[in-house]
Amino acid sequence: MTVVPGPNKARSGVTLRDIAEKVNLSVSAVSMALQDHPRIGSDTRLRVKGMAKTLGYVPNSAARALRVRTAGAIAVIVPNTSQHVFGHAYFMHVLTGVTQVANEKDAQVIISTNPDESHGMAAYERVIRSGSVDGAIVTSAAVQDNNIGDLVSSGIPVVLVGRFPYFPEAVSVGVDDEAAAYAATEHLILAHSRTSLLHLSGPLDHQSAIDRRNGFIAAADRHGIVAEVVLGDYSEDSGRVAVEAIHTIRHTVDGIFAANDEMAFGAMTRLAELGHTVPAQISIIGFDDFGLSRVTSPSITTMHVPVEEMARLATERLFGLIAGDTVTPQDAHAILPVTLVERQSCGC
Amino acid sequence: MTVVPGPNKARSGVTLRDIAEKVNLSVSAVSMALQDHPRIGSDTRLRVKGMAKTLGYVPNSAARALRVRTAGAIAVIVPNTSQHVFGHAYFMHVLTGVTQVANEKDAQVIISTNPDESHGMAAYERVIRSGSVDGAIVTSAAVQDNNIGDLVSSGIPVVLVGRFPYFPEAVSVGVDDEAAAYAATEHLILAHSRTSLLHLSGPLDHQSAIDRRNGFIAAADRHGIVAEVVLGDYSEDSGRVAVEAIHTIRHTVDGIFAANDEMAFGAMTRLAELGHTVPAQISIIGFDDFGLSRVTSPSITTMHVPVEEMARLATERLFGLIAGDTVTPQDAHAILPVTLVERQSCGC
DNA sequence: CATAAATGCTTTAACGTTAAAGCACCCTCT
DNA sequence: AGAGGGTGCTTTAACGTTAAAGCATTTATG
Repeated sequence: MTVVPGPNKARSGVTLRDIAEKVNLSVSAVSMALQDHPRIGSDTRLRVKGMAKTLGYVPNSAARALRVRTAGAIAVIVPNTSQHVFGHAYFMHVLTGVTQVANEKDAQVIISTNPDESHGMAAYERVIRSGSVDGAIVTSAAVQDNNIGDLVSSGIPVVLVGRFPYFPEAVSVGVDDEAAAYAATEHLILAHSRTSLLHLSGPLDHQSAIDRRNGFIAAADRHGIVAEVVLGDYSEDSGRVAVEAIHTIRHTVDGIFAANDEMAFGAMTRLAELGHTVPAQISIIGFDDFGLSRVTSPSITTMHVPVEEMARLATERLFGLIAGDTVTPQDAHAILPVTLVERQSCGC
Repeated sequence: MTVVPGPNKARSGVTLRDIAEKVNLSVSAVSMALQDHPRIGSDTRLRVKGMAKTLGYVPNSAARALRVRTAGAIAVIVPNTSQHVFGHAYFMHVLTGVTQVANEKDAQVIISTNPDESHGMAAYERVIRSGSVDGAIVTSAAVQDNNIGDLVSSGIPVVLVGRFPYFPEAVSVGVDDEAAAYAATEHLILAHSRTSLLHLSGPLDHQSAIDRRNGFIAAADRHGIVAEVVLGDYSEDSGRVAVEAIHTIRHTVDGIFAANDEMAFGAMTRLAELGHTVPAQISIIGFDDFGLSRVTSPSITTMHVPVEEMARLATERLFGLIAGDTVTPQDAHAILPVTLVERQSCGC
């Protein structure tokens, strides 16, 4: 490449006007022909479409967006710094699901992270207010993120991925973390006869962490089992630290339920270093099944969260909202099933 | 949420005109004031900016794009079906790098996958021709993807991530896969005295696979080592299959260099199932270091590819191109270093 | 002190698109 | 034969923005 002169070069640049001149019609007629408007004769329509194809016409999206007041794009909003967020395989699954559906609808997907507050307004708020997108998918937000409240009440179509009891009026697609945690805990108790359980909790400003902890406690209570909760932050390292601490205090733990797989992995590797065998001495169950749990040794038994499916459904509902669907309170919140994936770390 | 009436609701909708009316100025004056045009008095400028802030003005991006003929957005093009591609952790790293830089420049990032050819034109071509983006980052394309040629010669700013000798005129950011493969192979030979090597190759329509294979062969030749290449497809399963096949043929393999970590992992687990110990009997080295290799047992020694850094650099160069930078042939292709990460699977 | 230049705004026009209204023309009724 | 209704297009206007040109008014210059 030698020279790129100025901001823009030739660049396609075929407009409706170019077509109109070639076929001797008004610009409007061409526009209508391309849209299959009934008041355009079929021969004209064919002539126009043929010419459009040979000239390689592609509608200018900015002009179209300006005129029809919809952008043909949706945003995926990740209210964190991109660094932290993309670290989670979670996001990959979300993106896969969203793009699948968006592709079907010929819509663009734009990624909006929230790098910092340097520009005063949240990055994604600007994106939305600028009209670049018709709606937004919000993922992995904290429990009471005020920006979400603003977003939802602003009337912009928004679908949340996850459970957000603080925003009952928002449309959401989530899973029943509490029931899933209950099931996982019960699996340790019933299938593996574990009697002294430890839960590695996630940060409690996220609803998923709260729900998973509550499910654990409920199951332990229900079966009258010794149970303890250690607060982690979803990181592998916090899993390591958690089992270290607990092991200086109580030596009887024989089952661990971690709120995600990374903590389970951290706990598992640290326990191995400390000379404990998993699953012989200690059963471990994780949560998420985003990839990690399948490849470790021993592989980690976990609760499979169908993120991709959640994302697909969320996106479909988003397009519904954009199209003007009305949503009644009772079907505003979709809940997808979480399933136990039995691997090695629990002893199955 | 009860009712979302019609396509669009209230939606911000503050325009320059609203501001102009409030401060009793022409729309142009307001526009100029917001841009710090020197011909606008400083008191007026402050008055306008104040009003813009209180009204919550956000420029309409479609209108702006239409007028100034730049979109303020770049595309990340992934020439595969999204399903397949997001499966690779690779893409997560690319996205992280791209969004970081794009955020700095206040640009949007749009994801453009290439679902199928159902619309005649490649999806990403439409995106670009429609003027939705000012440039594009192309990742993980096949060696001779014609679409890339079209893209590059169309004059649209494009930066390729990877090495693309077939498009010498395109700006690219890659790594020296051949040298890296040479180094990895030599590590097996020199550090671990392995004398009968097997290479699990990637699909040879990707330059990285070709280069890695060539580096392997070069190193084996250089040291007069018994070497064999088995063709894989970068999948875990192809790694499993490869070692199975090879084991019925020759029993002397004591070192494996896989073109990526997933195949290395597949080979490693299958070998374990077949009763071979890694690294005692067989040393394994992978390639990529996108996450998997660190968490397996044994962990996989691998060549670390700095994807995120590549993506950052590529994006910076893209913004350069968009701004009109000229690129001389000798600095069109950046090559970043690949480093050996010594873990357990090689015997280190 | 007349003229040139700087200052601070307004007017005009344009980016490419689309929806609505308008206008011929032909056809069908009764 | 004149009203009424299709049919096939054109004209007009608008979406929100910005760049250029225009035009007063003030300030500097010879």
